[in-house]
Amino acid sequence: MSVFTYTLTPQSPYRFDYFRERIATSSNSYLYDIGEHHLGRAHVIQGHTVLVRVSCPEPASDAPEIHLQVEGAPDETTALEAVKIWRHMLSVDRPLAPFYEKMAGDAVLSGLTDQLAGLNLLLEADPFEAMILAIIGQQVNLTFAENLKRSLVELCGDRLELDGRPFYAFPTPEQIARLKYEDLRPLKYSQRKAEYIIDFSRGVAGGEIDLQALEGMTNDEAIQSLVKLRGIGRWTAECVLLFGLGRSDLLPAADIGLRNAIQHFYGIDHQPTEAEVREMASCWAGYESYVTYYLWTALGMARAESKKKKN
DNA sequence: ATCCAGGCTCCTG
DNA sequence: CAGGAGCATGGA
Repeated sequence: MSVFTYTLTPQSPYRFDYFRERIATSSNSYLYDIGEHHLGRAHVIQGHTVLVRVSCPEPASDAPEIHLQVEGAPDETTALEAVKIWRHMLSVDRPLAPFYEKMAGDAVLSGLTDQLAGLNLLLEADPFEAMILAIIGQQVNLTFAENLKRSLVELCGDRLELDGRPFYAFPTPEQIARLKYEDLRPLKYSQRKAEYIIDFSRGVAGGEIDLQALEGMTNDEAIQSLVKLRGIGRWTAECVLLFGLGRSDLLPAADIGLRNAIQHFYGIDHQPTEAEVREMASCWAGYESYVTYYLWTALGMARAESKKKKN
């Protein structure tokens, strides 16, 4: 089986090292092979387990070249599907310049876009993966969420060896659909969470839930259709639109992290309400997801910095 | 120990 | 119909 190689050249400014950093510190790092200048991941594409290795010789450059190496694809069509997934995950086709221009008038946000120049959205591979990860992430702390996610992936995801270490592709809807609720209890899933995840997967595998159809919907339409499903509330639906579909104009106005970040960076004396967040966001039109992502990232970095000082 | 985590459902009054 | 308990665990 041959190896397919491709080169991607995103528009400047664009930095690769932010992706590596985010993946390494996220609760999804177990899905990746993380090197100094490369990232690797397995995907199931049209029934084939494909390994993608992404390398970047100059990760801190603001106009890097990204090399993709696809192994295990039986033909070029499958390999190109893997490339499409990674273009999506790394936001290769979303230039940052228009966002930066739009934020130029806001002292706080232009400070963040300067500080984080080249940071683009890291997305999930597809809406299904985004949904499962979001449901698991409901309510619980990130450490516990990572334990739950990893154990699910190790339970039913395709396994392969890479440099002598086990590696897993994210499970397909069919793989999760085959599980029984009791299979997840020993992994410390609550009964409810086990039902939400498996029932959703069965819906997708059985064709009753059409994730493809979300593409043609507005944000509000998509959210309205998703929250009808058991276990999926507004927050979870918004996660899917942002991290799964990559909508750039999504505002998770009730999100606790966003509200904390606004309070911190705008120096407000209280945590803003959802209504206050919506009011502020009227100036962010078209880039709500980006503003949110930059605020989350900057707050995370500020927290990490103050923690470091303490030690 | 107690409370909250990148929520949501379901039961109670 | 609003309000609140319960979920499972980890960290502060």
